Amino acid sequence: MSLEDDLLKQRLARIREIEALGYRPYGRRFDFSHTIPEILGGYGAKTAEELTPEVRVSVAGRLMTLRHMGKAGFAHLQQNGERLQIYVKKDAVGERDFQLFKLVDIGDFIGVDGYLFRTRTGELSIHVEKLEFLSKTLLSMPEKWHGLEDVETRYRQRYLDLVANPDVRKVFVTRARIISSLRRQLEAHQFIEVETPMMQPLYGGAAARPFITHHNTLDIDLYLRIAPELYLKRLVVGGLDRVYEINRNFRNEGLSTHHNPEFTMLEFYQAYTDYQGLIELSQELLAQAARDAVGTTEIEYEGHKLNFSRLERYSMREAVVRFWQGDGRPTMEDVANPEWLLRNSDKSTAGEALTDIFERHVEEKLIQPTVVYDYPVETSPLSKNKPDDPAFVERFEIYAAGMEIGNAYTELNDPQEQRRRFEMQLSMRERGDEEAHQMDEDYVRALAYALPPTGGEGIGIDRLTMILTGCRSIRDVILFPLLRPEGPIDLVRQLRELDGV
RNA sequence: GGGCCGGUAGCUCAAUGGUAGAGCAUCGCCCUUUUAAGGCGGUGGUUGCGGGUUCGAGUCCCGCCCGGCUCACCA
Repeated sequence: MSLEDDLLKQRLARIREIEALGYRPYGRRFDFSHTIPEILGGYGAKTAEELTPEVRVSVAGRLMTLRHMGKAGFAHLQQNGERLQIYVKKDAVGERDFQLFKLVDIGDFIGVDGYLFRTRTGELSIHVEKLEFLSKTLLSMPEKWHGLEDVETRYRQRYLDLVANPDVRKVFVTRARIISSLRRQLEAHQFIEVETPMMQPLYGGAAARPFITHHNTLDIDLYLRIAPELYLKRLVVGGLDRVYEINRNFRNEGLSTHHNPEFTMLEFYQAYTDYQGLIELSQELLAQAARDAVGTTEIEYEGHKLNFSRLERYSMREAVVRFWQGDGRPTMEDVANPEWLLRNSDKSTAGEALTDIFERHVEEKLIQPTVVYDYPVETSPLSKNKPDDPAFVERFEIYAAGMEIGNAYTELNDPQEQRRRFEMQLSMRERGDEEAHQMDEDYVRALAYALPPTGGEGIGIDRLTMILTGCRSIRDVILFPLLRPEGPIDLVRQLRELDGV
């Protein structure tokens, strides 16, 4: 018999003992008077004298440590990531509750009533007078001082990671703060939140390979969206002048420390502005999100101090010249010269070559939060041309810590030009570019009803969260990152065999 | 997909090619202010899976599975 079987058997037997004492092994509602963080916040600094007269509390949580000492014992309850010690003495709780205390395991949920006191060693604790059993754990918790280290188990069983590693919990609390800060700010700017299709008959708004699914009743294939962009701009056509959406995009591409197949994107569109207006708004949004999430705009990330109070700004050509490392550093004349560009890239047009060179030589060097603007038209099929240079578009991306975290442009609102851009993309597709944009005639039709001058932007929530929480891998900011399915777990068989034993 | 690294008890980790171990957890006994509680005594292993080499494999070789990092692709 394996240990696991043995443990399960012991725990299941214990459930019957708990029932025999008259408690529910899987309890019901428990009306606590305080959360554990509230008690630590409110009384954590109080001396023993200040805890008289008695402060009565009623608290629930998961047992994380257990120290039996004959006719008394100590334990720590954990709730919302924080721990509070309880002291259970036979004289104080009575025979029946003390029998229950002898049956609890690390990992069980219990509720206690009692009063606050300080132990001989000074730790704020609850002197328990009544115990309630709330829920039984059948499996043993991770080890008490190393926590859960195995990366694979941490991702597959995130609930254990969250219980055992308080810092992991903090990352996801910070993530929630970032999102709520962005929502609050956009609402304050009169943006309204909308939801657009995740399942789309045509995919667009980015360059990526899609996931394909099928609707049975309509008998049609649909794509999981790679971006919400084209739907959001249809809404601006319809008079929703300021819209945003925070939701998942799906891209059927590689996994890495910076890529998960489903990831969260904020996209927002503002009528009557352009990319310059969006740079100002971006700077404001990011600085305030940093302040709201971590209390400062000075962010330590992998040994660098990032300053989110402002965005550095370079045109793509300037960025290539300025951040080029090593030999062959070009001049501004070089990066404007198609011959030089095509010599330094295997791409077939000057614009694609410039983007290619930028991505290979510059992107990872952009550590400080930086805006790179003025992109070649070839790689930007939905952006508006620069009026003085139609080979470039009014587009920028935001980089920080060597990662792209945002992408924005003045939206192309001329349907005739949009049709030409789509046709240019189709010819790229015919030359083998699988990620070139599809023709979306309904979108052209929407533009034909007139899209006002508009600026639009996307911000990658996962990557922004990585930077603001100091995480090196995107998997550390996504609760359940995509992994290959694991092998047999074999718990159901064990439970079945032990059922009623 | 390529390269590198890893997978040993529930958890965290050891183990020159020579009897698979420790701490925590778990079980029994003792203990009414402990806190990595303590004391005494136990249980627990298909060393990821499958082959091979060898008198003998956790260890060496081959294949596969899972994961991490990295390169490529991408945001």
